[in-house]
Amino acid sequence: MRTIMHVDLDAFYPSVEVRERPELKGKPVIVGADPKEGRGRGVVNSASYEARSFGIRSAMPISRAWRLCPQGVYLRPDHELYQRASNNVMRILRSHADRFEQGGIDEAYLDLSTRVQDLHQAAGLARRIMEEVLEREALSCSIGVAPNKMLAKIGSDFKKPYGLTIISEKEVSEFLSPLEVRKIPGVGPRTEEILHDLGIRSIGQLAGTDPDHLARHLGSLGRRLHQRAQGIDPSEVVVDGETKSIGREVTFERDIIDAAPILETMDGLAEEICSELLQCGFRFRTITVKIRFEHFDTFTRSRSLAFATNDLSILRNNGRRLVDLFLRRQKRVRLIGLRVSALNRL
DNA sequence: TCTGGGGTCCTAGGACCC
DNA sequence: TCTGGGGTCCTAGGACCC
Repeated sequence: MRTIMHVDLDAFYPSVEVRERPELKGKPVIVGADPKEGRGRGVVNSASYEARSFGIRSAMPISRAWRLCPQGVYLRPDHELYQRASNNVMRILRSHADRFEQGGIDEAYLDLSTRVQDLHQAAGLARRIMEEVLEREALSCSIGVAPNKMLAKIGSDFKKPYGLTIISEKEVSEFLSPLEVRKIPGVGPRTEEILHDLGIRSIGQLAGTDPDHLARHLGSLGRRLHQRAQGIDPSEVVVDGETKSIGREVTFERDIIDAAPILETMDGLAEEICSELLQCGFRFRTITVKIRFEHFDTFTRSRSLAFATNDLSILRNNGRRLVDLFLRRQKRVRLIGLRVSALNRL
């Protein structure tokens, strides 16, 4: 029997901002794009609980957030600040686990299977971790403890903020059944919609549906979801592997049709990627260009080289060539992106 | 209402090889 | 005229996560 813990920092970006600037405490803090008096182009990264009480959520268009709460404190993300705070918290968490897997800047899985003998002990450890993170980093987190990663993650989200949820093997189906299918990691907006169309809203309903029926509408994902709805997740806590790709993308202030500024932007992306490649000691073999036209029509073109390189002019020239294929369409461009993959260590 | 930017993983078809 | 089976790589697109 495994004992897995998932730790999730509460409203991470706004919480770090409030920690650094106590005068923000109690205010609706929204970290994301510049709202520009409601005309901004971008989304909310993360909102404090005060901001959430206005209906503001992550990934919401910033223009809509502005309309919901014009008096809010709107901040641009300071990734270096968040990364430093994250590193400190992760160091604390790592020290309590047999095996440790970072699941993002603000969350991690801990395998406690040999550190605790039962869920009661695990609960004690969880409370100590919550207190330690609060005392040493002045940040609040929520924790789920369960027999596998998926259940632990659903658990950490169950009672936020500063919540602890323990799910024993016996309680699994009782716990999952009433929850919405969207709570299953891997069910996003698209899959949720398909399930709703099939009349499936709760995890209990999903668990009770014929897996063949699910497979007809969702392909192989259908069977995996049916397993997950039973509370089954065999995936292991694994030490994070090497980076697989490095990319940059930008959305223009307004959709543009002129080739020159698009190609200039492409050059800038290539330069940024190359400097990161040098810093990390990687070479790449595959180049992918992404373009988004007006109305959100999005396409990619990629090209693999016969050799690995970190040469800026090769990246820039291939990037230009690939984006040129799209510019012939003479349509307004909203976004361009560049990504390199098939990475090798230098 | 209008949708960022950093990523990962999966699928599916076609090329190519044995 | 009809033509396998398996493996790997490449490309494009899609869904998802934070």
